[in-house]
Amino acid sequence: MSGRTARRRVTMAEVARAAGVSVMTVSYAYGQPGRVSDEARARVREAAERLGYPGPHPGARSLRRGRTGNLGVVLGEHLTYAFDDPQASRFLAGVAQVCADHGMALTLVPVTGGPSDVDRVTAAAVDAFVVWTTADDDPVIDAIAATGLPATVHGGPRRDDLAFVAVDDRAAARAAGIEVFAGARHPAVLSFPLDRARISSVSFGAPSNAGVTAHSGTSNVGVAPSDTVTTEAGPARATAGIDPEASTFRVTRQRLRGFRDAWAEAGGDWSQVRVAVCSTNSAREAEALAAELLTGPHACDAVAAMSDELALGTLRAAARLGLSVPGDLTLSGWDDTDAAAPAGLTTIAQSLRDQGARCARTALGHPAPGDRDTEVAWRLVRRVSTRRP
Amino acid sequence: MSGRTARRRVTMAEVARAAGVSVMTVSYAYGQPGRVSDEARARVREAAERLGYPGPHPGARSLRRGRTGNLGVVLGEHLTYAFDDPQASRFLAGVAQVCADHGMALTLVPVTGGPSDVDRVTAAAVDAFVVWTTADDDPVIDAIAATGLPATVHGGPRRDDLAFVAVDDRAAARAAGIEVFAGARHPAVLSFPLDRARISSVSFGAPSNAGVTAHSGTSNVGVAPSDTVTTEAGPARATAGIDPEASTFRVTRQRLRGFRDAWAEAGGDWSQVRVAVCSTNSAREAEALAAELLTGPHACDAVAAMSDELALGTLRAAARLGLSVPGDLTLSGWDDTDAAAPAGLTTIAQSLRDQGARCARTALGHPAPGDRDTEVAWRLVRRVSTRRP
DNA sequence: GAATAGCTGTGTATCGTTACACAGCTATTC
DNA sequence: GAATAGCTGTGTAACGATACACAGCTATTC
Repeated sequence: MSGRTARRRVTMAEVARAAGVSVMTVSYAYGQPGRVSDEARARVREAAERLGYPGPHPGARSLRRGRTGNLGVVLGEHLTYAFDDPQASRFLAGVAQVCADHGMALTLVPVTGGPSDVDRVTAAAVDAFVVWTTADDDPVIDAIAATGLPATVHGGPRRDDLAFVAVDDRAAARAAGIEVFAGARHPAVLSFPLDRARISSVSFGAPSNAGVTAHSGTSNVGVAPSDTVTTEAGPARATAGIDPEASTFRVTRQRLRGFRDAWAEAGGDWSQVRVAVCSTNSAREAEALAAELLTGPHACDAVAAMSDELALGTLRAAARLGLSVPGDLTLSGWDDTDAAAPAGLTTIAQSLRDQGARCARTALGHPAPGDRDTEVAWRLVRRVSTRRP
Repeated sequence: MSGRTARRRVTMAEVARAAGVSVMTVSYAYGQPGRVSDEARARVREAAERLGYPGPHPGARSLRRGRTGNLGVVLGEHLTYAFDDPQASRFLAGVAQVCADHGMALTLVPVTGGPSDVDRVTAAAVDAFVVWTTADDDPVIDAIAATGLPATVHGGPRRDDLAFVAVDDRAAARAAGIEVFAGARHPAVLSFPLDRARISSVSFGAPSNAGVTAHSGTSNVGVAPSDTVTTEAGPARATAGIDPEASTFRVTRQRLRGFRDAWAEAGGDWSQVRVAVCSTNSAREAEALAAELLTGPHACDAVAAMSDELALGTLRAAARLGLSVPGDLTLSGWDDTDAAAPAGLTTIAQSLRDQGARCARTALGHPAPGDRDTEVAWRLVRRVSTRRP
């Protein structure tokens, strides 16, 4: 066990005295080793070793230097999400790669969804922030902007005062939608949460008078879901109609818009599209919601899911119901995770790892040549799940 | 883009002046809100808002307070490993959970395997360390001990001055070995790297004169592999014989010992056991090495792998060679990952998540009731892969 | 009605380091 | 041989906050 009594920290001045040099010589010996002679450096190291000096106090150093050597990462979710969600993990692997390249530590700021998150952000000792998708109205994003530190947001919200990295979710969703909705008569969307409340629901798209006009900016003026009714299936609720514009998550909003675009191009109306909203990105929950989509009087024959996770849950539900894919049901996912290819899942491929790296580079002020201008790459991967007979 | 000019930081004194209160009142308003009147707090908040004060400078605060609110995590591998390796991820999810519970940030110290890792550790602004398996001779571990901060090591090395959490790897390996080696005539082990050099190799166990005696402590006096010969199969090398005691990774050492124990109980000799060493925990590499184990004059009929990853690679190799499991080959893994059950893989189940949480609690000085005394749980999960006909 | 306790506000000293400017000394240059 | 540049060492003044001790004031207690 750690049977240490909290020993007092040895100070630089003590090392200086023991080594017979000035404090500044010790400081330079650590911070700019080239600045002192070999002999002085050796004496300092020896004295430090002898006294058990652990090196300059990081807090004091960062106070004086004005930088910490830490990159802060803020998730719009609970901290454990960083390691539990495969998409977040891949993104963070990219961030971590860049951190390692620059010798920066990676600090995960402990957001939990509670009111103290703001304080946690302002208390974070970091030089820059990378933010993983959060809601437009998340107070955390204001706190980050208020620090005045460089910050890059992935996915959303998009703000003028913060750098931004994301694929063109709307265009990609449109591409996926065209593919999966082709020949469909009863299309459906399996969506991420619409807002921070993260309430799961099953309903149709909002009638077309409720904001079909595409708002390309950050206006979130849409009509919020109302008139919710709990179904017997569990926590799912039927809402009056899902309006893409009402979602406060930019990624969700853009993808809903894109799916709506695709269905509109096929001559359909958004209000014909059933939309199931998951409270979380899990195959388990998706399976339950998909079962609802695939049965009853409005049983669907095409499902556009916002992640491979959700699509795989749908696959399981279909299998359980004896439905064949793509015979009875076409299906698309998102992300092209490792599981997508074996499952024959049509999906949107994007490298979250690259995007994480790009966010980190941008935030740290070391952009790679293409970072500033190049659009973030994505492509539609066609597989058997949308090959309607 | 982040078109901000690096604005000067507003100081607490300026807020105090603007609010018409003393600096201490401002300090209390942030650090101990209950210490000041509602009115004073409101005035401080208002002034802060007006001036754009982002809250107390974290560096200054940590210098004065003597703590940072950060838990440091050090991996024995490159930083990206935290998100790339599924075992590490699950461990870290447990760490993250505890961090969130205590409002602590989680800082991943950017080790990359290079010589500057030591400096990175001493420069880390953290209150405690959690260390994920590293080699006994990794200088990083000394640097951590030198900081004098509380630290908990997972897996190894085991030291008197650092807290330690791990399953009884030797006992678990023995249990797995007994299961997988039962009825085997040509047993093999698929191992993690033996030391920091991380050289992959294929060879037999060292002859029994080279240290069969079980050293239970941390003595690593064993004979180091020598006389390495590159094979035509790629980077793998044939060594004179793998001696468990020679491994500087405690986990690897203990598991090798356990497998040796098991085979000895079956009346066998360690030198009959082929040992393939992977340079990394990847199914891909395992597949190549397993192919070597499963062919040629010494083709094996039982493989004890140190992870499910490696076991799954072996399964693929077996499938490619037309070998049936468990008909032609029995196989065991380790960790009981999600992929193990579908694959019918016998494995050692342990909760790395729980262990991560336990490490974090211990390091932060908030142990749960059982943490101090209870052994870390593991159990053998018997599945079809060891059900020899 | 005096003594006590609790609440709120303040000034000072200090946390441990590094930026900066300067000084002395040794090579190098023309 | 003087001027210059480079190297090495030093002292001082912050960096921005909080622990602590104390003071004034209002309730509460017996």
